[in-house]
Amino acid sequence: MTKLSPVILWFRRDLRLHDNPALAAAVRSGAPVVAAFIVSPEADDPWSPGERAQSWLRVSLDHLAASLGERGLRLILRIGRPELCLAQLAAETGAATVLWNTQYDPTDRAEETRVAEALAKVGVASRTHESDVLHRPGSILTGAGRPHSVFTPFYRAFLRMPPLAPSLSAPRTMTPMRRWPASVSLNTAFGKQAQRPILSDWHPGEEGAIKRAKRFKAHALDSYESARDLPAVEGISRLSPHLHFGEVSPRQLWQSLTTVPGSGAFLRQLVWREFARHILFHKPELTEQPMRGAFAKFPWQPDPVQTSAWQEGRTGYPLVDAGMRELRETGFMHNRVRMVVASFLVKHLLQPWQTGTRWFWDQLYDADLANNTLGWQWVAGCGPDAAPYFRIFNPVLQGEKFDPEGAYVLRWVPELKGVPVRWLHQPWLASVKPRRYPKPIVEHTAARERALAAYATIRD
DNA sequence: TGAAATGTTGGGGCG
DNA sequence: ACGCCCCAACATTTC
Repeated sequence: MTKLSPVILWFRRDLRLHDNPALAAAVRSGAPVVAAFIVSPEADDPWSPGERAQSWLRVSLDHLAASLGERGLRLILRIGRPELCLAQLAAETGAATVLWNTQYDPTDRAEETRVAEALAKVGVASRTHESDVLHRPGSILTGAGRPHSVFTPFYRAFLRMPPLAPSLSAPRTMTPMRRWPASVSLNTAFGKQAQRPILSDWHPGEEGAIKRAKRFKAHALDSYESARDLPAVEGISRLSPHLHFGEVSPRQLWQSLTTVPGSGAFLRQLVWREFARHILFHKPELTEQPMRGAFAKFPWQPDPVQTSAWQEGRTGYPLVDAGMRELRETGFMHNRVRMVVASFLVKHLLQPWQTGTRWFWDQLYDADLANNTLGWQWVAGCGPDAAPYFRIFNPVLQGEKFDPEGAYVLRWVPELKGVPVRWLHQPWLASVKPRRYPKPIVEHTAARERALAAYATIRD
């Protein structure tokens, strides 16, 4: 029997052993597997991961290395440009093939192209697999053969797609290398600096992801449709960072939940994720540019003072401030509240949506280019299938509707303690005003009218 | 995956 | 008893 040359498995945001097509293919080849992750400090990429995402990634890689270790493999960490590192690694190990799962963010696609070209030059083959999406971008088009720009038709077309192939199980045995190539440590790759520790209710890594998914299925899926809008209730899945880093695949979730009655509302959210990826695939410029051209002329009023009041949770609107403080303190924000704070920044404060995109990108564990971009464009009214610009959330009403007891705002804005529930969402009307809590930085009705006037200037 | 303004209706108080 | 008015409550339109 001829000795097989090793294959390199290039891990990216697919940090799992289950349902990992590239890994499965590598193992199936029977060749020794070199699992690699490349940390690339790309100064020229405006969307390189933020601090929160980095700290998540670091822990997740630690777990991945451990579970590879249990199966006799090492995770080789290298620092540098992927095309150079992988070519180098191939030369060191004699690998003839590099496998990976495709990712569709603009910079990831460019990176994959560079890698494939660099490998081809040195006679190393590239093999790509699908796992970041349920259906490949470009595979779902309108009757006219164009990308969908409205969610509902996309959703219908999505449901008509051929059934998914079954999820892959984690490989039991893998062929190790006789001698492992060198690897840098996580400390070297990410710096020894103490990063903000991950809060104890998050568990980066595949095991944490699977546990979270199981817990959600057992305890929250039933009531998801109604409870997902209540930030004081644990009614959401909290799977977004796990999905972002590929610690669980969308296919695993889809197949585990699709047979459960009442799972439709959650699965629909997974399709929103697909929708965002498909749109960004077709229009990569949307990370910076509004999808609707008219918005290029929108009279934003950039103002660092207003922006930092928003960032720091000092707007005087309890629901907005609670959300922004939750974000800063935990790296996460409940989605209902994300919509409210985003609407507030863009409409009440007239700050460009890109300001919000950037802040979320830097603060969120689950910061995901497609979801973040499309979410903000949606709120701002300039995106695909966007909320009309005149749909302006009233932060008081949203608070009264979705946090009626005020448990959520009290948790994150302790200055409100003592304010009667009746006035929790508009404490400036309480007979005894909370001390140390700011007055609203804008008055709702006036801000609303100002936003409508600004919108009127770009309407045709 | 709004909210506010405006319109309509119907019950009840009251002269 | 009747018409008038007020105003919830709900529906529709507008932003």
